[in-house]
Amino acid sequence: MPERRPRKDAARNRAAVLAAADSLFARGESVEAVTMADVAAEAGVGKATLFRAFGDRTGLIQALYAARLRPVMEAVEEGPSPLGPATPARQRVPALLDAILCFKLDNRHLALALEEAGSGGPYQAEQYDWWHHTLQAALEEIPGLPDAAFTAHALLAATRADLVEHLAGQQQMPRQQLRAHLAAYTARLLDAGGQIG
Amino acid sequence: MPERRPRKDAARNRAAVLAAADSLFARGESVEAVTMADVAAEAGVGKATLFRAFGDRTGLIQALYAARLRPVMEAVEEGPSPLGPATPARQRVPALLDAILCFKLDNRHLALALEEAGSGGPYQAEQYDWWHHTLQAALEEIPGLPDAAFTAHALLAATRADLVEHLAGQQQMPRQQLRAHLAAYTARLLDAGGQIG
DNA sequence: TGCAAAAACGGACCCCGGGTCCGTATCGTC
DNA sequence: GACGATACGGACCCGGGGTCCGTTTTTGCA
Repeated sequence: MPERRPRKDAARNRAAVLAAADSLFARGESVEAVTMADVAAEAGVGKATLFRAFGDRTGLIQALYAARLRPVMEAVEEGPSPLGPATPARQRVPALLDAILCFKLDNRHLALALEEAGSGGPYQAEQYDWWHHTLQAALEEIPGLPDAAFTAHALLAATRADLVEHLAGQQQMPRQQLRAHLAAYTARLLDAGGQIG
Repeated sequence: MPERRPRKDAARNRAAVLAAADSLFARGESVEAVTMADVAAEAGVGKATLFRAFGDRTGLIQALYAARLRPVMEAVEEGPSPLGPATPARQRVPALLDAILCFKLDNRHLALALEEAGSGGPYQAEQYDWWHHTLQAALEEIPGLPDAAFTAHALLAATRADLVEHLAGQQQMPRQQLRAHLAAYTARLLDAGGQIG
């Protein structure tokens, strides 16, 4: 299936919508206060165009999220240490979690919107599966841990967007402190079973 | 402020609504598919009655949730070991988490609905604060752990309703296995720093 | 027991936001 | 420049949360 490329006005509009949504989401306090009509207006486009390009609200949010996430994904899949695949698991796991946390801190609105989108929380967004797979694989190389799949879920849960928002947003916890807490928590889990610093 | 008690028809209707909502939520697949009008109809009551009694959708869900949770809360606050306050922290923490997990397994629809209600996830429902407080206090009595407040958040995140739903619902993981995973995870965290079994 | 004020009732109604329809404008191609 | 294919846009539909207000029930008091 050749998948012929879109007309150029369609491409232009798609980009405009993406930019408009990004700007609107970042501007206001809550993402859910931004209506699809708002986005269309900001982009200077009809509502139908927006739905034609992204299917529905969730689609738009996912597209934005995926775009922002791409560089991080690339860094994880083929980048240098400590995020890249050549890193020993014991260093890579905390690096992955820190990367996720930082990403969510930098993209709070989006992450929040995505994780609230539709029902089922973040667990149906395909990005979640990817993170989970990656993290699980790394965890499996560390001996003595509980079930890697569950552990990966539990660790990822500690970086849920609404928790991050609760801590960094409502409670004003500084970025560095949050990162330090998560790092300490992760270390505690990974270092159990013998060695003490 | 004497807070005179409600008229008896109001009380009866309140109970009827609660019962109707409970039944409807449990019956259907997704909670969000149940409309307020549905609940009113099932209860044999006008919509306004429903809103008068509970304020809004979230209020109704919270009321249901709180009612279900009460016995657990009592068991934690004044019950016997291992849930009650007299339990040593090292045993109480896993007991608390297991209790939460079981509760969410037994009340999946409700927990899911509550944690999705409004924005901000579960972190604005007052029950969360209560659990967090309780868990944090217990954690503080275990030496060598990372920041107790953060750890409590992280552990609670591992019992998020949508994660439970994902594992127990979509992936069909059996109850006992899920409990075992969580227990192992918790144990790993608590037992770190020296002693090996 | 009778009566009036207070409290609650109910369902028609409003509002707003996601998603769609279809007549019109634009693009790409020959 | 002409014609089919593709995209546009905003009026429109629909469904659900939440409210208004005329009517009914309860309650407190004589």
